[in-house]
Amino acid sequence: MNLSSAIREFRKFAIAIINTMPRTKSFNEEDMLDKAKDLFWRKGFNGTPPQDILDETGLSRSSLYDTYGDKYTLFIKTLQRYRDRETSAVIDFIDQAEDIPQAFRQLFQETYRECLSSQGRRGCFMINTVHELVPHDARVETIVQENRQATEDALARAIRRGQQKGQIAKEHQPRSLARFLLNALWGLTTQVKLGIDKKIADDIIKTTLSFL
Amino acid sequence: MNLSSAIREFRKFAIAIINTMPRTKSFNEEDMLDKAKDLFWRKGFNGTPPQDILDETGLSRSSLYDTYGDKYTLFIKTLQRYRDRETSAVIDFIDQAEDIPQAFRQLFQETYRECLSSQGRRGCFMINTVHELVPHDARVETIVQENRQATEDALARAIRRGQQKGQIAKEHQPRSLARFLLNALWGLTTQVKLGIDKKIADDIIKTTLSFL
DNA sequence: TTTTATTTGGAACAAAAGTTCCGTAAAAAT
DNA sequence: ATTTTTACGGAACTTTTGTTCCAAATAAAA
Repeated sequence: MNLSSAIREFRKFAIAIINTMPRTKSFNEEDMLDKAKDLFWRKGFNGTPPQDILDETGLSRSSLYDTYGDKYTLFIKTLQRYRDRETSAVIDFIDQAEDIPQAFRQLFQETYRECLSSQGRRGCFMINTVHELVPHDARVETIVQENRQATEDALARAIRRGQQKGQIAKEHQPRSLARFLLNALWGLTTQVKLGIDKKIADDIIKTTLSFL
Repeated sequence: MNLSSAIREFRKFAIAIINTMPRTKSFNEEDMLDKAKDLFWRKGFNGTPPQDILDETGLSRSSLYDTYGDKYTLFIKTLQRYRDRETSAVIDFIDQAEDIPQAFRQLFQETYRECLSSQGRRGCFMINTVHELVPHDARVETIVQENRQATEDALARAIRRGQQKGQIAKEHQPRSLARFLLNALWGLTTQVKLGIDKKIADDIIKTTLSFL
């Protein structure tokens, strides 16, 4: 057998494996994941029965279970997707900031907006999830802790840069200020979810950032 | 009918109504309410099926439903009990404080301990409840908002006193500082529930209070 | 157009959750 | 001891939740 016939053989083989001719999914897997994520975000894990997910996505039962596994597996996937999209974007934003105090202001304001979206007062998905499932779910706990740590680290890096540029007082350690800011940010998400006035939120943001 | 016979008649009548002779409850209503409260606190409303409440309290189904109504009604009662006991005590503590910065330090440390009790990392009942049930439950929302407002008010009163005594800088409005502190406190409860180290919690408390 | 792997709609099912109901038990005044 | 009224134990029931299964539909390569 020469080289070219070997190649032909391989092609045939590869096509047989890869290029089957099944019915294709009539929906976009990631789009539906996003819809499920929004549901869980708004109503929590226990607050979202499968039927709601079917209604929201328009999927059939079999498509849902075949594609994503059981409800818990789906939930974990939506959490991971949140991290891969939203959290990553926030961290990139922080890491690319030049004017650090200004970036923090934007960060708080953007957080406010996200928690009070067109989807209704939904808070932060990660923080909602902590309150509903931690400490009884180790898998969820790990995901949120990683998320928290990554955010704290990004904040600390930004503060260090800000201090070097003279934008932020050097009185406190970057790590301490990062934890302080993260704490305030998490408090804010809860208060927004509870429905405080924008004025009060702005007051909190202003006071918090005045200490930098 | 003369007066004394009228009185006799009335006595008979009153006894017939008031002084019945039923079997008495074999449990203390408030004790069981506290047990239910601890369950809901640890596992949330949706995370606590009636069976768990029966197991925890030792009540029979009929006693549970006869005494407290359905699960939702019971939940609301536990929330109200939390407010009437825990929140009230906190507000009294704040109102009686002389050394305001010291009292705030104690407040934060006590909050840390409460969130990380012998019951496990349970966070704050009110804040857990916000995340699980708000904004889909108006009744719960009202209770937590009142709770939040009462706490903010107490903090503002304490800050005003502290400023008058020269214990706290007058740079910020009492109201703004109160909101700032409440926000930090709420952030802390979430982080404790997630399981941050005591060192980190102490760092957050220290940094937060350093700005007063 | 046949073939083939896969998707899809929806019936069906098992378990859990939430509640009601009823016969019996018990407290206490008479 | 009797009476009266409520508490109690637990069976039983309904609804919701979470999941599985299967026949019919379908995309696309050959």
